Amino acid sequence: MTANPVIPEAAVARLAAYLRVLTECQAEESRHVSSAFIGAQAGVSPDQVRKDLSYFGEFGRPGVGYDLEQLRGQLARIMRLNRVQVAVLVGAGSLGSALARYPGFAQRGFRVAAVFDLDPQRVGTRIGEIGVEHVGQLRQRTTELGATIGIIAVPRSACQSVATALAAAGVKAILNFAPAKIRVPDGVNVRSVDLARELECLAYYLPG
Amino acid sequence: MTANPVIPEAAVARLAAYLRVLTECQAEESRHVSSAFIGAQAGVSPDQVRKDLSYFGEFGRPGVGYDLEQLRGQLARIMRLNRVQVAVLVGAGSLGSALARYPGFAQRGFRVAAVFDLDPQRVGTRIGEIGVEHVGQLRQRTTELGATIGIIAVPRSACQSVATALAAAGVKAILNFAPAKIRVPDGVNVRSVDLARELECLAYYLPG
DNA sequence: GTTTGTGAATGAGTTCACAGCA
DNA sequence: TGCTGTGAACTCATTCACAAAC
Repeated sequence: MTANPVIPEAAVARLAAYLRVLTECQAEESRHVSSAFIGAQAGVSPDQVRKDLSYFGEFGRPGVGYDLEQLRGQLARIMRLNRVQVAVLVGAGSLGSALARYPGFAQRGFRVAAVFDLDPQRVGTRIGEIGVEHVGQLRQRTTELGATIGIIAVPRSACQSVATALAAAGVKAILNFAPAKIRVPDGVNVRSVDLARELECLAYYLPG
Repeated sequence: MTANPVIPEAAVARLAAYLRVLTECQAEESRHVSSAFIGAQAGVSPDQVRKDLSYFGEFGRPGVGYDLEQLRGQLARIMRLNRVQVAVLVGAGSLGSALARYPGFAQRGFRVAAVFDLDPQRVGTRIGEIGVEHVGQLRQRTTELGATIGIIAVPRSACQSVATALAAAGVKAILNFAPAKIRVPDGVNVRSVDLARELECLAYYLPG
């Protein structure tokens, strides 16, 4: 099993965590790692680690563990993180600007190649290295750049039209920070992060 | 059943979504809403809506639906969102600054009452209404403000010590944006949002 | 006829437990 | 002995289906 099967979405997130563990301990630990080690670092049981990996093949050796470098390569391949993925970002407000600057994206192999906004006051300004372009440029520039990922950091009221535009521009994945469900054509994958929702979930568990 | 039972974590997130639906359609729709309506708005099946609500009591009337205003009140009570929850934020970098300004928090009943940073360059500056204080003030100010929630927007290397300090200051919930698992004492609830992880999960589903 | 509340059935995901290889 | 890979058991969540209420 080495093609990408249907696996639980939670498993996908865990695989990303395993990859991060391997990337971190690279060169500093020994040549092999066990499922117990990976699990301890990622906060997951060893069983779970082995099960998740087994969806994709047999990467380990009984009695030995996993070859650190090789497993890292396999996971990067599985997660499509063995090449830089190009993203475009829509919305240059405070959240959008912070995302454009976020160093974690580049560190993990994502390049935010363009930022778009509707507001003439923002168009033409710079966020770090990136110039803010008018959202009217979105389609052409996204195609030019070969971006596969769109990031939405606009107000709720604008998010659906932005999502539609991104899909039309050929983006295959969308990360949406507006607090609304968006509809997209088949073949486009959406994840939403609702920052206030996160706090709301925490509030439920507060005492008193 | 009106005390808060143990329910699936996913159900907690859905309840927050239902509350948002009710808040939005308030006054604009009719006096009653059905599980079908709530579900359609929230992207959930009517069955699921009724099951989720039934964990906490019987709020509806067969053949009629739920009283909009009354259900809104009940959900707000269940989610602890019927009073303003005070949060403190640690880390005044670009992400922290964006979070401090994020209008969605105030709109949903959260007040970011203080911002802390270690960097003397940032201490004393203002982010909107809020002055940035030195992280050494964290414990005293958090107690003073009666904050129940801490938000971590510092680099990975600092996140564990910040989490420990927040817990010591009496915070009962932590929203962590650093890409690392943090350990906290019993009684403190943590949620983590790893922005790069979100993109990583999307990358898995990319074609090619 | 409409819509709720819920026990029962189904389904998905995790944990167990052990055979087999190093 | 140490550790992997995996079918089987189990646990948890969602969906179904229907009796009761309006």
